[in-house]
Amino acid sequence: MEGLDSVTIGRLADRLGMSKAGVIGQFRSKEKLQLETVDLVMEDFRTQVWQPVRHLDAGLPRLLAACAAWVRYAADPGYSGGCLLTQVTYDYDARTGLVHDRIAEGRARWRDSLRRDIDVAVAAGDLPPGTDAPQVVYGLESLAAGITPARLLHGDDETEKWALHGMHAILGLSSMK
Amino acid sequence: MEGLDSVTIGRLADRLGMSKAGVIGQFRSKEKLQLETVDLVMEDFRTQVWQPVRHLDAGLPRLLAACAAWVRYAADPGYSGGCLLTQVTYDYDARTGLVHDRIAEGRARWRDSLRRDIDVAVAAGDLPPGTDAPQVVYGLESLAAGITPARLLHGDDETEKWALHGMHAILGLSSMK
DNA sequence: TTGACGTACGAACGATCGTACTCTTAAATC
DNA sequence: GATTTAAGAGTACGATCGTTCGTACGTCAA
Repeated sequence: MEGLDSVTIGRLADRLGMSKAGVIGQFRSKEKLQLETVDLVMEDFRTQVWQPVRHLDAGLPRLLAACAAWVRYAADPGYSGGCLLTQVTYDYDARTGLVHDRIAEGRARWRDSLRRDIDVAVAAGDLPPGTDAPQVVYGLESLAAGITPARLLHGDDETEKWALHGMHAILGLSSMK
Repeated sequence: MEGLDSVTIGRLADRLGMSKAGVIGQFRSKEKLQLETVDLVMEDFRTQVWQPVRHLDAGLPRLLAACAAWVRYAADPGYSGGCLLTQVTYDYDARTGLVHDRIAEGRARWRDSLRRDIDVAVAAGDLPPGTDAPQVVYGLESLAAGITPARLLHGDDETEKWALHGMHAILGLSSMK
């Protein structure tokens, strides 16, 4: 068992030196615990990826900086086992329930954030006209999420470069001057 | 619980109308059952994706046909819940053990298969010279794997088109005449 | 006919899961 | 100082997990 399912009441109680009853008293149920965990994971993502770049100029500059931070975070999130956001995303995509919904909401916010910068970049002429923002966002997401299995399953150590290269191609930057 | 972990001895016994002991008598342990399941998943993938295109000319023609079949399979694998290969990949990338290793082996074979066609395509002048095959393979993998969460988490129904577009960009086809 | 072998059964095991209780204890409020 | 509130311990529950027994069947070879 791995991922969110490995965060169990009993294990958490052990780790905290508490009783199971004490843990379940804090969170009211397993589902609440999972939801709070998902919130923490997303908060960490935003802190590590969005916070350092949010002050940059909207549009291509901030978009590229965000992609770089994103890819760096996925390749080395500061803990072992690979990016937790990727983990919970692929863990809960096929399920139903509040946890699935919470993850979808968080990802939707990130998608919107990216899409806005793409639109600004297109309007500014920094990205090719006619750029399909949702399609580009899909590409960025996928290339970032591919880092985890490439690293952990195949031991690839160039994933950060690969992902960034791919993102530039998706953005159509290679065909612009 | 979802994915490979949801394939449990007791549940399987129920489904088959057998006793748990009968099931565990067939497979010798849970791990063996998981390994055989992974083999089945990969066999299905090869049947649906590789088999229809393997007779095509090596190089770009077969590569593009494989990508199309791949993306179609990921978007509609013929069962509910999203591509099982993607599922087990992201489920077991951070674990250790025989199941993790088996998945890595299977994926490595698929990677090699793609890389060979890429090399042939480059040699034939159908792909840009200097193409970094492992990097391109990484991009194709990621774009295919992104389909599942996009469909199941966000309800995207254009993932097949998006993934294929992205693959062409990664391959550098848009910049060639 | 006998024996070996494979298949499947029912039952039980120790773990662990999430959750529901009661009881103690310490802090906060009046 | 008395009273209310809340945190946490302790215990128990029903499920389910993977696994291991002993046993009852077949089938097939000797």
